[in-house]
Amino acid sequence: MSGTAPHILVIDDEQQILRALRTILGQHQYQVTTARNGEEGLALAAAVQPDVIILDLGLPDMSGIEVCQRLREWADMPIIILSAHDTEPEKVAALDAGADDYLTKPFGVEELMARVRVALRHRSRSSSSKSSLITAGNVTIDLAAHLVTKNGQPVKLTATEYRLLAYLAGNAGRVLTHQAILNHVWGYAEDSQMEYLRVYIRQLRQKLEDDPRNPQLILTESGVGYRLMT
Amino acid sequence: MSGTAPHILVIDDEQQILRALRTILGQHQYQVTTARNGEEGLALAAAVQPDVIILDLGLPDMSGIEVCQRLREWADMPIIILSAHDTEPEKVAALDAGADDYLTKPFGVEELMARVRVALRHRSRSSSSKSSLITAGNVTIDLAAHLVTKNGQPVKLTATEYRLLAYLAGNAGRVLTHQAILNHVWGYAEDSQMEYLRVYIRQLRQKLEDDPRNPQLILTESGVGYRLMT
DNA sequence: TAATCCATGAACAGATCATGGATTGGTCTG
DNA sequence: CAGACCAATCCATGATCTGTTCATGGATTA
Repeated sequence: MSGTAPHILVIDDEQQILRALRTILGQHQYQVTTARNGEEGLALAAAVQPDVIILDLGLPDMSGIEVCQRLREWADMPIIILSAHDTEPEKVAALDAGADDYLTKPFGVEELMARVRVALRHRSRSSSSKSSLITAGNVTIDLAAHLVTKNGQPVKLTATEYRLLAYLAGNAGRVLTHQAILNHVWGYAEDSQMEYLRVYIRQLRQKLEDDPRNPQLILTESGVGYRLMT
Repeated sequence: MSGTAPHILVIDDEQQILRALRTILGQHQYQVTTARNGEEGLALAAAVQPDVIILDLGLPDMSGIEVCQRLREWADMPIIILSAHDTEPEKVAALDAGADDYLTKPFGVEELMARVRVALRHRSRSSSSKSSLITAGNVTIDLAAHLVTKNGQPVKLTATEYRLLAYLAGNAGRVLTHQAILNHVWGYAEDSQMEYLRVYIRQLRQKLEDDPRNPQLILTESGVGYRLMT
């Protein structure tokens, strides 16, 4: 938490705004990722796990409301909506779809920054309760340091492997459905993607289990999903 | 939700707005308390511990910013600011003073209600992380974790076994008819399906009863259905 | 006692899963 | 720029698990 700069994902199709936001946010010491449409936005949200999402309502491929709803199926990071429209029904719809704030263009840059700070405040308040260090068996996962060790030895994980493990660890002891995992790690869930999940579960077991053939850490719940033992 | 209606504290010195908000919030099933100045507002906030505070910036005795700051010394409930001024520096100051949202008068009533809902969402998200546990005999069912334990030992159940047990547990002590169970667990009820029910009841007994031949947990009500003992 | 209703054990088929490896695509490096 | 490297994505195959079904004997009810 204290270590790295907060990461902000901006989903907007207007190059001009995208560049401006990237500059401003960068000046405020934020790490920035940008997406140009809804599909890309959903995938990146899952991939980078940003601390805050800034979402333009007017996207080319799908409505901002829909992006919001699909994010909320699995994600709980704050979402700040930007919109060219100032109508009340649209605001209400966006906020009820899961958005946390709504700014109408043109907006003041400093106001946006203040609202980003509010969002970050929320996030740290709600996530500070759980420690970022998770232990399961002889494996420890330090979410803040982005580091996984087994018996004290660092384990090399790829980005996807880490995201999967982090999600499992964040809900240790609980069964996570295939759907939920796919949404959270890959950003979308289709039946065909189930194969990926199997492959990555296997790789994690290979790297973390004492006896990969007899998993003690990552258990299969047939027909449902997977569970990381506490 | 189940418990009581959310409690909202409105701090404003204009009688007219106060009355209007009281009416509107009441119509939305919120419990409302009102204060006419900053001092009273601070005292009431401590006294009633509201779920959300709506705060007008233009108070007679002290600035809204100051109220905000003094609230934040000990309180963490969401604060929504109302203001007649639309200047950016004022917005930034209020948000950085600890406010969660800022609306400029005149504002749409539905927008305010939507933002109240957002604030309540935040509050419930950060405080609700309890798992719902059901106990029956020496067996406990954790619905959130999708986990069943007997004497503390985890028990492996298939998806169908779990659905059946969860349904029984959700109506513990009550007799559930064959029809009802089939409908709930299999989605439809035909006489031919009764065999499934028998088989699965048996498997649950096998896994959960101390002496499967003498069921103490899952009792047969001949000709009617089954009952899970409390 | 006769007629239902229920419990038991086991067997089969299809769904679900694990595994090893092949292929693709991007990034880094000499 | 070519080649090496690594991660992500696919594919084929065999193992395991689950739902379903059947036959039989015990328990309960009328």
